Amino acid sequence: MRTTIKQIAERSGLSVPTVSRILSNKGESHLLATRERVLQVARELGYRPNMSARAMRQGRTGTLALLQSGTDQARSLLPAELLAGLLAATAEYDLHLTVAAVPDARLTDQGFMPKILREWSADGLLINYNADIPKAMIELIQSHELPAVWINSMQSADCVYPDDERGGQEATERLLQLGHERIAYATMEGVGHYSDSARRRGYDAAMQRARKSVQHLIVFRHGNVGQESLTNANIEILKGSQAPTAIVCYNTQAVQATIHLATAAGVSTPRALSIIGFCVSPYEALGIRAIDTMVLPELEMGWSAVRMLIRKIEEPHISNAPLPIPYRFEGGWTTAPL
Amino acid sequence: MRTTIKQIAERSGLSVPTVSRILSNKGESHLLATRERVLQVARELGYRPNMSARAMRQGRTGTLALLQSGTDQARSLLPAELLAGLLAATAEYDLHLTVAAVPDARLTDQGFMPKILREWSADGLLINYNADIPKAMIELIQSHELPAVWINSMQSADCVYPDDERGGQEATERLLQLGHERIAYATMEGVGHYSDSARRRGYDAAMQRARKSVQHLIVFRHGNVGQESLTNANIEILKGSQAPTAIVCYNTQAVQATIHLATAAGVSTPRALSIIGFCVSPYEALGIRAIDTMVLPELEMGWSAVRMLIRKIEEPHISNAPLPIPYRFEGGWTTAPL
DNA sequence: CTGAAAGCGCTAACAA
DNA sequence: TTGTTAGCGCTTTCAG
Repeated sequence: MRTTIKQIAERSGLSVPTVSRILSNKGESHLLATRERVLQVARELGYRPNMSARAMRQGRTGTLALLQSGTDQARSLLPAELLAGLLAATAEYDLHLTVAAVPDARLTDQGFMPKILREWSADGLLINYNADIPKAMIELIQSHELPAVWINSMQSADCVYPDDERGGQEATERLLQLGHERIAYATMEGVGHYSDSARRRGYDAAMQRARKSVQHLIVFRHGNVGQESLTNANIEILKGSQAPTAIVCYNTQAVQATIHLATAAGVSTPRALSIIGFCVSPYEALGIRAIDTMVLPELEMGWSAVRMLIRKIEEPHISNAPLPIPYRFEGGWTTAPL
Repeated sequence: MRTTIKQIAERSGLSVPTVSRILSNKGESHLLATRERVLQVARELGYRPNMSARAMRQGRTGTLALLQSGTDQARSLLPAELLAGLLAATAEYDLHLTVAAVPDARLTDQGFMPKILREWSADGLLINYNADIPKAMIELIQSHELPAVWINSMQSADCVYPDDERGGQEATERLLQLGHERIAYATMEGVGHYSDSARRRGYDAAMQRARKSVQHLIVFRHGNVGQESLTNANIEILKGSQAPTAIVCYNTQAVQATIHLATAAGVSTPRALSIIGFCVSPYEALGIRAIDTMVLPELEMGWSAVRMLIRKIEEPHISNAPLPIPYRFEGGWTTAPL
C-alpha cells in the first residue's frame, strides 16, 4: 500500500502534524533530530505525498491546464517550443501542466464541453486557440470563474501574443538598411491567421515610411498543382527586370518555397536575392547554412503566459494588460547588402 | 464560493449521498422527480465536481501522465499526431492527460526527479523517450510502483512502437514490384535513432530476398555546408549511369533533400526517379502533389498506448506483450513503374 | 517545539 | 428509494 504520513508518524513515534510540517517545509522550528528522523523514515518507506489530499485541503490543485484548439490537423498547432516554455515554467513554479484539446469539429457544438471545464481540477487555464475563437466559447470561459490567460490571441486583457506587426516592420527595415528597394512579401495561399495580415501590415508600414512602393506580393499555392505550372507562375517575378532583390517570408514553408523558386529561376541567395523569414528557429535548409530569421519567441511566450496566469490565480480580480512579445532577429546567411 | 454537493443537498432538501449518487449516475434507483430536481439545482448553481475530493475517496486521480524526453530541441520530440492520439484516447475514457518533460540536460542527473514522479498525482505513466533511456531511469520507473507503458521504445513488455523494420521492407517491396532494381536508401547524417537502422534493415532484407544488390546509401548532411559542395557531393549519384531509379527516404527531411537534389540534377519525379518516404503524412512538397508515404501511425500508437495503460492500471500484475504498430502506406504521385 | 482536534468534498457501506 | 455514519490523506488552527 502507498505510504502515508500517518505511517511515517507511527514509525518515527511522532504525531501526524509534525511529520506533515517537516515534509512540507513549514516552519523551521523543529529539532534537527526529529527532522532527520522523519526524513529518514520517509525515504525508507518511499513516501510520496498524495496530491489529491493536499489539493483538497488547500483548495489548490497545483495544476495549470492548457486548452488547445484542434490537434486533428497534421500541422502542429501546439508548437514544440511553446510547449517547452510552458513545461519549463510550470516545472519552475512546481506546477503540473495538463493538456486538453477541443477538436475543431466540436468547436461549434453547443453541448460540448471538455472535461477540464466540467470539473474543478486545475487552478487556471491557458488557452491556445489558433483558429478563430467562437464567441460562445469566450463567454463560456469568462463565465467560468477559472482564471484564464490567452496565448496567441489578442483580447482586451490577460493575453500574451507575438508582436507580428512590429516583427514584419523590423524584418523589412533590416532589408531596407541593407540598401534594398524592391522588397516583396511572400506568403502561402489560404493562411487564415491574423499573423499573416499583421506581419504584412508591418511590412507595408516600413515600406511607406521609407517611401518605397510596396512590391510584388508573392502567394505560393500549396503543392497540389502540377510542378510546372506552379514554378512558372512565380518564376517570372524573379526573372523580370523589376524583380525583387529581397523577400520577407511569412513562414518556414514560404521560405522553402522561395528557395525552391530561386533555385529553379537560377537566382542565387544571398548574392542576388536576400531572404528573411519568420521561422521557429534559424532554419537550416538544404544547401543553405541558415536562414535570417525573425524568431517567434515561443519559449518566452510560454513563460510569460504561465507567469501571468499565476498572478491571475493569486489576484483573480486584477486584469493584466495585453502583453505583446517582440520577435528576436537571428542572423543567418541569406541576406546581403544590395 | 465554489458550489459543493452539500449546497445542492440543502437547496433541494435531500441528503448529500443522494445528490452524489444522482450526479455521478450511480444506481438508477431514484425517483425521476428527485433526479430532475437535483440536476436542475446543480445546473442553476453551476456545479462542478471537485476532482481532488473524488480522487481521494476513490483512490484514482483520473489522470494519465506523459513523461516526455527533452523538449529543448527545436525539432518536436512530441509529434503532434501522437499527442492528438493520446488526447483523443484519454478524452474518450474520461481521463486527463498531464505532460511532464525531463530536460535532456537533467536526464543523467542523479538527484533529479520530475514532479510527477515525486508525488501521487496520476494513475499511470506514458513514457515517450526518443533519446536512449539511461538504465537508472528505467529502474527508477520500474521501482516506482506506478503502472507504466513505453511509447516508441522496445522493452520486454508494456510497450508500443512502430514496426520500422517491416515498414522499411514494405516500402522497398513496393518499389521492387514496380520493376525497380536500383533502389537506394537515403537518410540524414547523424540520425541516432534506432528507427534509422531498423528501416534500413528492412530495406536490406527486401533487397536480399529479391536478389538485388543493396544500392547507394545516400547520406545527406545538414545544411551547414556551402550550397555548391553539398549538391555536388550527391548530384553525381543521380547523374551516373548506375543511378538509382528509386529511393526510400528515412524521413521528411530526406525527402526534401532528395527532391531538391533531383531538381538540381535535372531528374524528374516520378518519371525518372520514384520516391517513397517515411513522413508524418502524405507530404505536399512544392511542385509535388503528394509524396508516396509510409505513414507513421502516431495517432493509433497514442490510442494503443492509452488502452494498454488503462489495462495495466486495472491489472497491474499482468504484463502486456510488446505491441508493434504497422506502418500504413498512403499513395502519392512520386512513384511510377520503371 | 509538538500534539489534539477539526474539516476540506466526496462516496461506500450499511441502515431505515 | 433515501439517509446516517464514517473515512480517504492532508494541513490548519489552537492548546500544551
